[in-house]
Amino acid sequence: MRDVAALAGVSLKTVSRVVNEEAGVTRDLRDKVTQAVERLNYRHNLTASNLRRGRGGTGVIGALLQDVSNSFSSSLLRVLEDTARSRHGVVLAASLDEEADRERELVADLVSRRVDGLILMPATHEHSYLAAEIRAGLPTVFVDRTPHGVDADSVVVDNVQGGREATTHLLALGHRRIAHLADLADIETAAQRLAGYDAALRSAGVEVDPTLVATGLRTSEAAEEALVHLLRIEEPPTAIFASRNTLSIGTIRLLRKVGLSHRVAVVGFDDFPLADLMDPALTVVRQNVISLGTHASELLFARIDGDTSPPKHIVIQPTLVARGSGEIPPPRRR
Amino acid sequence: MRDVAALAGVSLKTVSRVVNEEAGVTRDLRDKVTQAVERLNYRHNLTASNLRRGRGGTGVIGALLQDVSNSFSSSLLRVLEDTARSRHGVVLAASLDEEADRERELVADLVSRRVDGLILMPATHEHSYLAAEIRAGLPTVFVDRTPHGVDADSVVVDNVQGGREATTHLLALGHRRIAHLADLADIETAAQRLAGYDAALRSAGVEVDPTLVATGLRTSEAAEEALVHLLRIEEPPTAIFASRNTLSIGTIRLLRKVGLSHRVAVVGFDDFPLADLMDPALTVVRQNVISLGTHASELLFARIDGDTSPPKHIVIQPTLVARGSGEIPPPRRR
DNA sequence: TCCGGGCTAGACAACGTTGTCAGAACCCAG
DNA sequence: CTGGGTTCTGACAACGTTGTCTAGCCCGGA
Repeated sequence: MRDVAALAGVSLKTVSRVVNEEAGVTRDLRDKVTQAVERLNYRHNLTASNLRRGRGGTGVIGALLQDVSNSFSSSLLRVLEDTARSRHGVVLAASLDEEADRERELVADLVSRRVDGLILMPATHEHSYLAAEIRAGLPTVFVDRTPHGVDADSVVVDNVQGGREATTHLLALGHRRIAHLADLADIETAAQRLAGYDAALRSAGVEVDPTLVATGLRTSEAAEEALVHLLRIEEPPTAIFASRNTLSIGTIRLLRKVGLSHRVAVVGFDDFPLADLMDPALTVVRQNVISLGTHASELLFARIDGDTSPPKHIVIQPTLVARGSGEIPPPRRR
Repeated sequence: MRDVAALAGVSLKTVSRVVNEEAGVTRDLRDKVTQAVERLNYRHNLTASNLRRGRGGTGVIGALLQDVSNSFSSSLLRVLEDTARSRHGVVLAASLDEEADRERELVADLVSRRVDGLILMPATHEHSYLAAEIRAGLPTVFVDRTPHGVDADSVVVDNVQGGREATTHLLALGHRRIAHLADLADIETAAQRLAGYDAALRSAGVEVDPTLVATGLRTSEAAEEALVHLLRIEEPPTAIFASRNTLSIGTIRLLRKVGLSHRVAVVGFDDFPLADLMDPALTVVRQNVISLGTHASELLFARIDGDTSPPKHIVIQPTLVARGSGEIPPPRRR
């Protein structure tokens, strides 16, 4: 900038004015400055600008998601990006992979980088480590999982209801042996979906059989393995409720391998592109990602714009989308 | 930082030393400082630090991709993120949606933010606007599409070969009426795949029939529409080569609707999760995203680390993955 | 006791900007 | 030609850090 000023024969401040398109610079000088900028290939340094402007905001928001390559996270990221862009902002995205340490490291990093706000799909279960930041005014919105130990905005799906709906749907068709494939038991959403499953069975008067519940499944391969065992037990399940899209995929894949894909019913949690083109087309409990992302951005940007009202907790109702796999009836009584 | 120094009764510089874990601070003072840091909830300001350190690097790389919610882009992003993280860096991700203006805006923005490097899946066809930046030392790697008008590293897939392979595969089964559904003709990768299709037909001595080629298709709906028309022409295609995963999906969806999904062969370009679980399972030409991303990060970080050798251009060979949809033979001659 | 050497701590300036304020140049009416 | 009011422009300090360099300290050896 100094060089530009020298070449244009003006002061630093005038260059600054031109660069920031402030009013009050004669056309003449402005032209000289822009020419000098061209000639020297000067690029405005936004980081210095932000530093000087102080508490003004860097125009960066951080998005700590489960895994940016996963369709759920990446769709959410896209919504965030779009709203950020409409405000000339930009998004720093990172994946947590359910690793608590990574979450804490990344939060610290982003705070150091002075992001304007944080969207967090937490891997940790206890968030009081964030209390100081939030109190200090870091706009933070939890998505998909609720905050614990700290009071912050959140947007989550009603997972209990989703689990109940999936299970009830299968019960209504006459299924009584319904298996549940679930993620790590200490992941909040997984636990809630399981709770919904339990509740549905109970209120239908069906005994909950723990051998039908496989937890701790992280990958589609793990789901396949678990299913192999389940299909071998004395009274095998006639229907499967898979708690996450990766697990639904493993389920379908395995059922297909053993030729049961049109004999055993499957309901998945979380819709994904192509679920309708699978064989059989997958019935799912859909969580509306667009709506999740839109609410989250709205909350976040409201905070960034100075909203200091008490934290809001938005709960989105999932909807069951019947496509075929979930409508397979149980086999006739032998 | 000033407050911390005051509370700890030391100078600014000593706090700086502690925060940066520099040697040469007595245990005693260090403890005092860390306590003060705790008490005041002091957070190191990385942006100021980077500013002061000057040409040291901000630890941020920019990834301008086609669409972060698309499986191809998001898988790539994940690879970038992982390599960046292993170097304590972080990724600014944005989607270009094939919009040239957005690309130029975002590049300017990221340059202003002083990213250490740029991964670019360009929407523009002419990149000389980047020449000045690159000459000035901005590490830049083009992915998926080659640079034009500027010499920079690139990692691309051999699209001509991929198009040829897909088409040859169908020809080998006896298909002679092979339709091609393609994206905008001015997208480089689309043009190359089309060229591969042409070349394969020609070298098999099959006449290229322009009515079998539909270009300008952006969405899966557009693919469906185009296909409706194609199926109505005098001598309709017995096989389809879809040039992009969205278009393959539209193709399968429509064929399924009209009950032809097991009668008309389909080969798609670009693999995606679940392609194997569709009905029929989709045969694709796979571009290895992991390898693409790995090469791109290697090139980028080598540049960031000071490599000034001439630009490298890596070409990745795609591979055909046969799964069923592409192995449907043409109907018997009537 | 004095001196030299090795450490630790702090003063200062600078990184690239911009807000503030004061001064210069101009215009027009009287 | 003067006075008052507008515009423009520039000097300066400050944003939160850290590299450099100097000052002060302690210790051992002469």
